[in-house]
Amino acid sequence: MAQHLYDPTQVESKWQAWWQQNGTNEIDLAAAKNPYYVLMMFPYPSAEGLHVGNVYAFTGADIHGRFKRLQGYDVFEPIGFDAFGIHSENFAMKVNRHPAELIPANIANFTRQLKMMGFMFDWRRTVDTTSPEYYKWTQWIFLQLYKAGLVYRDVKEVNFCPECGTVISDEQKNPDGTCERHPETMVERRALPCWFFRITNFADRLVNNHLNKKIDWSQRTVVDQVKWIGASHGAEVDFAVQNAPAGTPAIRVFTTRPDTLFGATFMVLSPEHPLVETITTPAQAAAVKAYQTTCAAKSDEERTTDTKEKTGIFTGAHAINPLTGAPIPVWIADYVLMGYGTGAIMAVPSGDHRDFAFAQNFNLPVVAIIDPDFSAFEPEMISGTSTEEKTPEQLRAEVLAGKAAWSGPGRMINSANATLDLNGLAKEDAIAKTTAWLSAQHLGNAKTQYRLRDWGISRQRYWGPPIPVWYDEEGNHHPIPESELPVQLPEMTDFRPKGDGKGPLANRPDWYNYTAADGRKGRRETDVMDNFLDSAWYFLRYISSNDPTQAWDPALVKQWMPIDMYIGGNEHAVLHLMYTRFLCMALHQAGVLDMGNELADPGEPFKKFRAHGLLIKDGSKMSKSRGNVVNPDEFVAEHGCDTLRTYLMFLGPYEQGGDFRLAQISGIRRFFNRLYDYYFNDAKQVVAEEELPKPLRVKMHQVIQKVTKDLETETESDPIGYNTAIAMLMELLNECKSHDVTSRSLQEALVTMIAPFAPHLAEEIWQGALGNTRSVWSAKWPSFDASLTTSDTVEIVVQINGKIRERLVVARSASKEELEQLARGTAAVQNETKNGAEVRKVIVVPGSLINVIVK
RNA sequence: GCCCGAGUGAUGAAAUCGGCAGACAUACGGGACUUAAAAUCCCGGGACCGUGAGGUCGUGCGGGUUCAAGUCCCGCCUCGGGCACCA
Repeated sequence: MAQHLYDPTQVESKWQAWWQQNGTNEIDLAAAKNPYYVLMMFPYPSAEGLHVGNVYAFTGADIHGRFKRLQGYDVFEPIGFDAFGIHSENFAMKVNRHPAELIPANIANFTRQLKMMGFMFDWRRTVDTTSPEYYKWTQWIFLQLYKAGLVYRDVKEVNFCPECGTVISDEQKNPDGTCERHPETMVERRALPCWFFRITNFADRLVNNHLNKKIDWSQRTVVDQVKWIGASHGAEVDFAVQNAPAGTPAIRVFTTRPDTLFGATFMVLSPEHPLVETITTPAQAAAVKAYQTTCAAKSDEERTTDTKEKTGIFTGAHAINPLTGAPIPVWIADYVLMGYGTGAIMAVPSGDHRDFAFAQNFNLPVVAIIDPDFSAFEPEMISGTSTEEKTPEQLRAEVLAGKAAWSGPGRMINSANATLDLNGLAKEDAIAKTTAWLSAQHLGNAKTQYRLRDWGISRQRYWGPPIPVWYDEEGNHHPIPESELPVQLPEMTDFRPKGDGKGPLANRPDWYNYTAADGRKGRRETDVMDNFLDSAWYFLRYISSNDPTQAWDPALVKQWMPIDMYIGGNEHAVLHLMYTRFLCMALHQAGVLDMGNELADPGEPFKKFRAHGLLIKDGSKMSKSRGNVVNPDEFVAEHGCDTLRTYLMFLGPYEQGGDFRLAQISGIRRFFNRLYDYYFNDAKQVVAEEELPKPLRVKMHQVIQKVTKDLETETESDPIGYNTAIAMLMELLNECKSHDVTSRSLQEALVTMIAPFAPHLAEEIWQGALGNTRSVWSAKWPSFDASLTTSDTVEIVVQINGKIRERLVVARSASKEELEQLARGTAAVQNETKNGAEVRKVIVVPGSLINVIVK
């Protein structure tokens, strides 16, 4: 008899055609009773095509979606293309073509590859962010935020990358001061007029929803976001300037340690602080000016290296310490940044190592305000002195004498005035008491300060949606009416940035000259929007991708949002994922987005997010610059996409990534050959499940239990175990092949569990070998009988003093006493006691082991 | 410097609560089938000692807790990632 052989190419093309014909992956959103929305980060359609890193990410998400579908959910799993942005624009310039003609070809190639991989996408609902039908609504979103007061225009010092020829955000700048896209180019500071989104308005929700577990996200992503937002709790305090010109405002500082205010012996302002010019005395003016000039030439990174010698200059002015009434000198120094807090600090040299170092350098007074408590001493609590060979008493004396700074715990001293007495208090009580006092005296108030800054969305480039704003002849800005959207991007042949801080659209008077409906004349905004705005709402558009009348259908959004599962790379933790959360909160506040999100914050778009690991090749991340990018086409041609998908998931834990080595792919291929052979060639006698040999039936239910658990993602600490699920399926197949009988339930359970990994092969078996007439995608995920996941007998290890001496097969139900008697009766234990040893203790762990302690 | 991961056979890795370390694969060795090779199937497969039964050691390093430690605690080392005068 001729053997059927597994031919992946034939199987895959057959079922892809069948699925398309039967609309298997298409979903009627409105009719769905049990909606489950699976999202993956849509790709940028590069000219090189899809690489296996993309495939790795999408496969993990697709398996999740297919698993949920088999569990009975109506799963929506869309895909689209993120094709605006500097990346496409730069590539187009490099090859001397227009992005508008390159993108469709790239999208066509990506589409071919994505279809080849057999993902469960509903291809009727794709989006392309560069199509006017899409960016019309990106512009509409800008206008909604504009109306809601969440957009403002400001001239600010911005990050400007000379190579990009445009503004970039803090997030898009590398820690070493270079540009994320151009690691060889240092980012400059430039003052440019820019449009900003008020993301900082939402800082508390963005951070607290994580801390309060309102959303279930991968821990590392949460850590990255929380750190990036950087909430510090403290107080704002006003310091009046002594002998200042009339009308000079007080200097406001932010501090996390208002309790140490009695020890504030000087102040430091950022060199860019607006009050510097007003308060600087004539005698100091020249020196201050010179210092400001040196600072302006330095990058933030040069200014803020902790190891650097402290520099600064005295302004000649004094401010009044609001608690002591004493005048304290006001200095400026580069390490105080205008962009954080209020751009001014109070300095407490006895309690802060930076302030102490500064005071040492410039001979400023130090007043001890904390009597150190050494009971939980850590070396970093003290600075300004050496701890070598000193007793706590000696160190304490140095702190009290102002010869060292103490930032550890202790009791307040020297901290009282006529109406406020902190002496003897510990830190927390002193903070509360001081803050309350300041508030009552109108000298300050409690305040939470965030590191997060507003999102500058202006790009002086071509390949993006024009910002829908126009300026009248007085320079006032006005929104473009919604009825005029989209503001179409004009066709241009030369769209190179000139480096003058203006976008290419500024060279097109025919485009930017604007006449409003009421006849007023003006000019359009010539900057375009940041590419991250395009990708901050694409999942809303998937829902209504073919609706020309609105950005999204409110009823469908309420039905489908928030996203049930978002899977993507952690590299977007502080970029895309932060902007997206903000945008949904902003749109909710603006009254145009209601996700019916009752459990979490009503503005949160993603209930769950899981960060997948990185696919490594030759010891480093796959990237074009390293030249180690692998294209999936050849592997699919040789082994089929089912094998590639399953191989990628078998590499290691999905959330930790893996090393792409081809050695093991043959293992998966062999597994599938054996699986195919089992169903098509290996005629087992089919019996009722109850008549299966006990070990086979037990194995079946154990594997169902384990695989279900490995694919579930109940909580963040419940890892995705695709690799171990595959191993269990291999074990089950091995067990199946070693018996002469099988059952229908077993045959269906095994193939159903394989289906999320190898959908085409599963369909071939489901319909071809098992004779079902409906798709495997209408099957039900198998359930397990908990009473069958354990066998009646169990092997127990008998240890003597922790060393394995014997193995016993006993009834699982055996009691502790019975087990102990059995253990005492074994030859090993008998031999020990015969030689005069005495049994001191017996530890019995039912179902596992017995440890006999003898002496 | 700080924070977060990780370190287990030749290799990728596995191991709910502390309870038999190495599941499942890959490479490799042996055998069957074959004229031969491939494919397939069977057996072996942490290291060392031993003819064997068996024994000793073994999860980056050094300590500790425990009847019992890959797992918990303390102190380090290496690699990967993130952050860095944030008041």
